[in-house]
Amino acid sequence: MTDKKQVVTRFAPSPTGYLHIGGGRTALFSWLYARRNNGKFLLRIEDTDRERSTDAAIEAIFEGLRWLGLEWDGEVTYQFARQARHREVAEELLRQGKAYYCYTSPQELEEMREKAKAEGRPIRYDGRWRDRDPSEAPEGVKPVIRFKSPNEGETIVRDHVMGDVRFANEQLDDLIIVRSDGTPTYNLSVVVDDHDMGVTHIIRGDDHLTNAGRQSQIYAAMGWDVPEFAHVPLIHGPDGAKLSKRHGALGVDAYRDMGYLPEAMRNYLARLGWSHGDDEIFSTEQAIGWFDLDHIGRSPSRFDFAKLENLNGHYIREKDDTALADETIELMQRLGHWADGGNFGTEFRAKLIAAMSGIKERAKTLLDIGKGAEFLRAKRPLALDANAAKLLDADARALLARLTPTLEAVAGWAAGDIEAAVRNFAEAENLKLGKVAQPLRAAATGSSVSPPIFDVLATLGREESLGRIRDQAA
RNA sequence: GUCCCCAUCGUCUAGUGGCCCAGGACGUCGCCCUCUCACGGCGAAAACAGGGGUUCGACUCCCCUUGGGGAUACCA
Repeated sequence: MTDKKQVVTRFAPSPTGYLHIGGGRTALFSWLYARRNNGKFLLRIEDTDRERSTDAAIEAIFEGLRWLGLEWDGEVTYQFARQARHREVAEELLRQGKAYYCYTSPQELEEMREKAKAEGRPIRYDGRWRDRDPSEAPEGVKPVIRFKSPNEGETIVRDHVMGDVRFANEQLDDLIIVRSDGTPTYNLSVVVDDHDMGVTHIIRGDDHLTNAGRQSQIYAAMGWDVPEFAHVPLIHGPDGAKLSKRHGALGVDAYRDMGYLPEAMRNYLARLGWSHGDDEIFSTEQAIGWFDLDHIGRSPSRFDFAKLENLNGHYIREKDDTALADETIELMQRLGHWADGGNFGTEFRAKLIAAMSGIKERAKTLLDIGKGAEFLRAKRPLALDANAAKLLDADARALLARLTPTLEAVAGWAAGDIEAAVRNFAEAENLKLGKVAQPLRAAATGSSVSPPIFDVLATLGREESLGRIRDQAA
C-alpha cells in the first residue's frame, strides 16, 4: 500500500456526435481528479462502431475539450486501432477456458428472448454452448466468442460514488466479447484498453454501472487489477427526463455560441453533482485543490440555465475589458451577427473597450455584450426602439433642443464634464435629472436602456453625440 | 418482466445520530441605492416523498411503498 501508483484517469467518448454537456462534465471530473493528484488525464476515442463514428465528431470532441480548457496528456488512443490486441486477449481467455465459441444464431437468440419474456423470466443467454464440445459445431456458422462468467456467487463493484454495488452472478449472462465477424465488442475493448493504458480511476456516467460488474469479471479472469470506479449520475434536462438530443441536449459548442465563458462552464459543471461545502464560486485552481470523489452526489441533477447565466455574469464582470471585447467581436463575427460590414477596425475596438466596463455590468453572456454594444455601431440617424420612441415625445424633443447649446458649450468631453453641465441644466429647468437623462439616452442610443448616459456620450465622442442629439431635437 | 441506482426548498446543494423547528447559492417577491437597466446591499416566502422500525434521540441507520433514472444488443 505504500507504493501508491500514479493516478491515471481517462475520458473515453464514442465519436458518434458532438461532445454533449454530460460528457463534458465527466471529462471535467476526470481531469480535475488527475490534476488534483498530479496524475495523468488520458483521452481515448471509442471508434469501434464503424457505422456511427465520424471524423467530424472526433474533431468536435477535441474542440469541445480544448474550449473547456481540459487538456489531455499524451497521445490520443483510438480504440479501433487496437483491435488486434483485443482479439489477442480474447484468444488468451479461450486458451484458459475462460471463454468459448458460441454458435447460436441471431434467430435462436431472438426466440430465446421471446420465450423468456413470455414466461416472465429474465432475458439472457442460456449458456447452451458454454460446455459443449466444439466438435458439435454446426457447419458454416461463424461463431462469436463468449466470456464464461461465473454462475454462482456475486460480483461486487466497489464504487466511490455509489458505494458497494452487488450483482448476483446468475444475473450476468455470458456476454459476447468477439463478434462473428471477428471484431471485439465494447466490454472487452474497454477492459483491455483501460488496463493497457494503466488507468487507475475510471470516472464515467452511471449508465455504465452494470457494465462495471461484467468488466470486473473480465479483469479477474485475466488476473488484472480492477481499477477504482466512480460512476457519476447523469444530468437531466429541465423536465427531469434524461438529457438527450431530442431533449435539447446541447453540444459544448452550443454553449460557446450562446456566449458562455469556459471558466463559468467549468465552475457551473463542477458544482453540478459535486460540492465543497457551501462554496459556489471558485476558480479552476481551487477546484483542482479541492476535488474529490467522495463529494460527488449520488442523485441525478438537472441542468439549470438560470444559474449558469448568473455565474457567467459574474465571470464576465470579473474579466478583463480588452479580452472581453476581442472575444465578443470574434463571436459576433463568427455567428454572422456583425457581418453587416459594420466597422470592426481599431476604432470600433477601442470604443468597445472604453465602454466595456459599463456594458459588461449588465451582461450575462457575450451575446448580451454584443447587444449592449449596438449603440456604438449604430449609424445616424438612429433607429429608435419602441421605448425610446415613446420617451422622445414632443416635450422631450423640445427639451433636447434647449439642452443642445449647453452641451455644445461643454469645454472638455469627459463624462464628468458632461454630467456637470447636464445637472446644471436640469436644476435650471427645475427638473429631476432623470427627466433629462432618459430623453438623452434615447437620442444617443436609440434605446431606453444603456450604460450610464454620460459615459455613453463620452465614449461616443463630442461630434457623434451632438449629432445624434440634434437628430432628435425639435 | 428482471437487475441496479437514486429520493432535502422550483433548481443546484450543505448535512454522515443530538450543533437542524434544516444552512448556502440560483430563481422568485419586497425594500434600499439610482439618469434607465444592471450591479450591489438588506429582507421574505420556499424542502427532509409516505409508512413502518432501530435508538434516550433520527434529514442522517434498516425495511416496505411510491416516484424517478439506468441497464438488460453480435452499440458504445
